Amino acid sequence: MEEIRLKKLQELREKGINPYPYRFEISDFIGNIRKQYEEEPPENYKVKVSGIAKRVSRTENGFMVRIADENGVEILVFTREENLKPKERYTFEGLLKRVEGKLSVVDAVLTDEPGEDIKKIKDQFDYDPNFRPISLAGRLVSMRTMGKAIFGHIQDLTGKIQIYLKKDIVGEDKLKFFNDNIDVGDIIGVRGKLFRTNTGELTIEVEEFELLSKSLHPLPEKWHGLKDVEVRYRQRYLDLIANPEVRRIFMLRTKLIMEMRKFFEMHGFIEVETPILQPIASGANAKPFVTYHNFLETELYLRIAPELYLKRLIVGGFPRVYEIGKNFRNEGVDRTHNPEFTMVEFYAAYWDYFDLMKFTEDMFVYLLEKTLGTLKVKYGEWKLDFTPPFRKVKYFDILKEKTGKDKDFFLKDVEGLRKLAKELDIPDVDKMTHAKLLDKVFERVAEEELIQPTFIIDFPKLLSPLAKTHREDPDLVERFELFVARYEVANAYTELNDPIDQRERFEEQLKEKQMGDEEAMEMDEDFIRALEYGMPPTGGEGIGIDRLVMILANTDSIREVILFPQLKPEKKGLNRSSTAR
RNA sequence: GAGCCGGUAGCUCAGUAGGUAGAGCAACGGCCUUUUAAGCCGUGGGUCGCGGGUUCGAGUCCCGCCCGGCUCACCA
Repeated sequence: MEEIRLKKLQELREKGINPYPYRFEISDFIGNIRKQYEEEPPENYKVKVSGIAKRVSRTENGFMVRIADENGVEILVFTREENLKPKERYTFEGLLKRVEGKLSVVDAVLTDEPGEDIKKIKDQFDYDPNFRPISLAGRLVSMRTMGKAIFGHIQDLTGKIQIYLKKDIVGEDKLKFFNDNIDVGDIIGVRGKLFRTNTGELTIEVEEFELLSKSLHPLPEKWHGLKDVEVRYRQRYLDLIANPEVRRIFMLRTKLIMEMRKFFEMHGFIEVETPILQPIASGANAKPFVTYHNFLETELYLRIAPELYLKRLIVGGFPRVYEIGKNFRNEGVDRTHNPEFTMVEFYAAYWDYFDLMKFTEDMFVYLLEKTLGTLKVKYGEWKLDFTPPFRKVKYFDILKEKTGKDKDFFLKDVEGLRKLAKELDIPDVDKMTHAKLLDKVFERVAEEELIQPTFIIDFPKLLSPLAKTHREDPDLVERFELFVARYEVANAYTELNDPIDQRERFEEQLKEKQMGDEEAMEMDEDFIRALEYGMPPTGGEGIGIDRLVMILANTDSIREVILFPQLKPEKKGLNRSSTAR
């Protein structure tokens, strides 16, 4: 197939046409144009439509029926009704919604009552473009040639629009050129006038067109899209071309990060950048990637967290800072873990963890309203409710409630805890340190409580080497984690700013490390020196952006929210490039 | 790292007992000036993930490997 396209490429060049020209003037993106002529129907807008079924096709959960009234005006109907046949007359009642831009009747059921005029329904929400001149470009994703006319759709990130070429307007030569030389998959630019077809679809009546880039590969199938998960991740560009849902998820991700920046700006935070290559990988419990700098002749680590640098900036007098960026952890890969992942970390001088909780609630409300427009989010089987205040539960209160044992037991009776862990079927308990045991037991017993947005507060000190000792209990620190749908979405504390205490905590970590905990934290002498100059009381927090997007996008795989997730290098077997020699 | 499942045409998928590898879409050649999963007539297209074995004969059975998905372990 590629050979045929390469031949076409050759033919174009022989005709003196550059298949890869330099620029094209567009008047707007496709989606923006459509928005100008298409209004969203209100919620729960009920309609009855009646007409001849022109086509009945099966969808994932039911059928899609195209019906047309006496004047040929068409509307799509999504229904679960069985045994519908083409050419039969039906009347459906259902809700008017836009599905991929087209007005459609969804959740439709058959009815005996008379239908309304389809054109009248559509005219309320689809406006007449009055042959407005326009210039658009995009990838040709479908084509229907009809002898002396051609229909097709071009697509960009923002949407899809129909193009219509007819002999009377573009002329016989141009029409033939389109037929012979333009393929589905090519990127083209068109100039013409906007109108609506008999069936009511917004369409460009093309006067002139240009090939903007020749495609040498056929596109994935138009109806089923690209399903092969491996190809979707390795060739994400194809996934983005073929699957509108995937485009939607990444637009959502972009929007979320954009709004997050706005929110920080609104609250006096400034965005900073700290090193990704670090001589000491500290600030979190994780195994780092190691690399080597030839000129400096030194080993460096890809950061596991920006925390210690951001706090140096607080020492340096920046009162509110945030950084959105990648962290790297050399650990397992699964549906919730990618070796590089995106976090936002932020620090505010003079705040404590209560301020952070309030700020977090406000931020989530803002982000949800800006992205999804609701505080009630469907995630799998769950309905998550982000209406503040979020539930707040003390770490040891949950343990007490679930196990009947109190704080002293968990902090002092290590062997008793080990026994409890065994009873809970936690694997490999014999090798675990005290901190690890506690962490695992908590995870196991608290699981059920962590579906709705919940702050777990007041963590044990031995799990939190960078958090400030609790003002009322020396065994605890002022720390919270925000859980949503069982994912740890945020982790925050009143920052430890006592340099002597901080040194002792690092030393504890070094002991853990010697006892075999590979993920225990590294000592950072310069960080302690910074604290010795004086860091104001500070609240600091990290939010996992990938996980947050997973929740908003209702997906259970992190690879669905990362454009290019990490996979093993492909060896052979997948389709090779056709221009390779 | 362990267990289970998968890899067949460009894409989505069938492939029955081991007997010359199939469909739809896409492609190619025709017809068709408001089509829209367009339609109609015709044609071509395969390293069955890779390598070995059993067999007269392997997409199919056996062994090893590669890649992916899910579950578990580690981690956020």
